[in-house]
Amino acid sequence: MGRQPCCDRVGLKRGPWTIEEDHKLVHFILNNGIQCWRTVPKLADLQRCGKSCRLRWINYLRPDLKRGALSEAEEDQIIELHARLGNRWSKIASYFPGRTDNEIKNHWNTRIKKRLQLMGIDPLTHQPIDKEKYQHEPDDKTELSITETYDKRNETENFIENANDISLPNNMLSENINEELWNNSFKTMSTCYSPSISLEAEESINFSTTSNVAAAPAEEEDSVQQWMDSIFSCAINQLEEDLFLLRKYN
DNA sequence: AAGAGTCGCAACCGCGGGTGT
DNA sequence: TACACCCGCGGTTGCGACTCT
Repeated sequence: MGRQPCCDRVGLKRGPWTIEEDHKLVHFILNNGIQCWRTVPKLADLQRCGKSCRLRWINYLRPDLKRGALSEAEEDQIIELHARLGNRWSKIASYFPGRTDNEIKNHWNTRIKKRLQLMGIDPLTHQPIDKEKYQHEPDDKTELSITETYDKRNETENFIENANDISLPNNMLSENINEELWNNSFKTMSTCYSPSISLEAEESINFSTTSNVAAAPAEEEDSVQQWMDSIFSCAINQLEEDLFLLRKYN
């Protein structure tokens, strides 16, 4: 039995959001937080379904959203991630704090696809269009092999040596995650997946033994915070991928 | 100036996964 | 085990803005 569409109820509004609706939603969430999206419209006095509220908040109203066009460096990173992950937009978006999966998906469909095609690259396979039919593709193109993953890790181990005492915050520990795995993942991702980190920023950071909060000059605080957000987000992603591979090959 | 065509993005839809009963 | 419910994801659509003729 299929599920009923969530917006079937008579009287629910659809289409573009008004400023007044935005204000109601923002005001409600900032004051009450989000427990259950289903109850949000009722409590916030909105004639919308919970799903619509969630989408509006995540894609447009969240205060931590980064506005403005994606840079060429970000585009390049998206291409690289897409080659590895495929159309897993939420996964790709998690590497870009402040960007949404919808934004990245739209950007891919409207710009990057065309850019790749102009370069003679198939956006689906990431292979040159002329050559692709002659090349054998592995069944699962979206995952690095376990060998590749550990090669990548080894390549970058030396680079991160100075960042010692990186530890997993207590609230991140679970029965499935051990600290060694966390540390390996953190070390790997911090060099593989954050190409925007400047050498100066890296050198200025001393990792706390308990919280991963960096001690940095005040004028660098914002950029360092952004970097830490990015690092933390990437660490989680790398950890998930490592766990996935361990489960797959164990 | 105006109509046609194209583009970009916000929003919707349907599905699958997770969870509780 | 089956079912109901909610959330989040990826694909798709609709429409306003913009460009071209």
